[in-house]
Amino acid sequence: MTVSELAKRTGVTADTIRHYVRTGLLEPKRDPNNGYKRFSATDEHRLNFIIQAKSLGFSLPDIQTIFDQAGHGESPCPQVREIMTQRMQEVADKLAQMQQTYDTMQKTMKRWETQPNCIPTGDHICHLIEGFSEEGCCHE
Amino acid sequence: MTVSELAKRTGVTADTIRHYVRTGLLEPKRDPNNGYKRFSATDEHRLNFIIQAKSLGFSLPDIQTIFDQAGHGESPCPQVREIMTQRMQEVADKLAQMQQTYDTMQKTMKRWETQPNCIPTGDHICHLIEGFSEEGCCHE
DNA sequence: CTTGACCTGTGTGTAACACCCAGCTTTATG
DNA sequence: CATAAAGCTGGGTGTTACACACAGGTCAAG
Repeated sequence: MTVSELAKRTGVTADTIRHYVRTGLLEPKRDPNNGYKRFSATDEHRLNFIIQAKSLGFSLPDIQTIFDQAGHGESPCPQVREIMTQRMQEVADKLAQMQQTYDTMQKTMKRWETQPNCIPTGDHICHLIEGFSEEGCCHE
Repeated sequence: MTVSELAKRTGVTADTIRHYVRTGLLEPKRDPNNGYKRFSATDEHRLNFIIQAKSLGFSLPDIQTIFDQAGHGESPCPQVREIMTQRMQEVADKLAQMQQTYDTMQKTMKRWETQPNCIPTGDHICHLIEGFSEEGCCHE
């Protein structure tokens, strides 16, 4: 299988696969004639594993860790559980932070509806952003 | 003001300020003796603007665009409104996606509670991740 | 004047790809 | 069979917003 064939079969872009190869997550054989990457069924399985793990919130380094662990013949499951716990906390944190940003954006947009545009002076750049508590604007 | 002084006054790290200087968002004078960055009150004002805008969801390139526009003597407000609309949509999309990831993670963790660890074979890497529909595990 | 603590600029690393582009392959055609 | 058009390839670089590392400069204390 070439890069693009594998891409079609798995639904990811060829660039994504190339990226995984570059970072060592996939290690396809090389065609001696032209240096092209040649993927086996095992490679396809590995790629599907990567896609699955990613959808569960694992990072690529996480997945590499899992591969390393499994390559040693040891069970990666304890690591998997541990990493998942960490990642869940991180996702929860980011989620809360993004939600707050979103709320701020919404409030701000609403306030802006009643505010005119302004012309920059030496003192300020954009009242919409700077003048959170101001009432009027420089340019009526 | 030196980098670290400005950092203390504004609450960001010195590295962050250095980053803004490198990307052209801030353009401090240089001390002729040692090449150190020297920040004026105007620079501090610009930095506070950057911090404010960032908290509203603007990217650094967005902020650069606003500066450029204001530098021309034109009102950056129309751009600001337009960019904010875009960014809000993006944040909303990411938020929904992250929420879904989080839900999946939670469900998965719950299922894992009842599943044992496994030993990797040639066929699979980690049943926890691969065997979404499976009942048992290779290693009882 | 020297020792140590602190500070500086620049170079590089991070996550996860997307984009670019010269050149090789494959396919269609004459 | 030759060739031209179309498609694919690998590797280099760009993206976002910084954090970290490190050699060397600076400053106060002794």
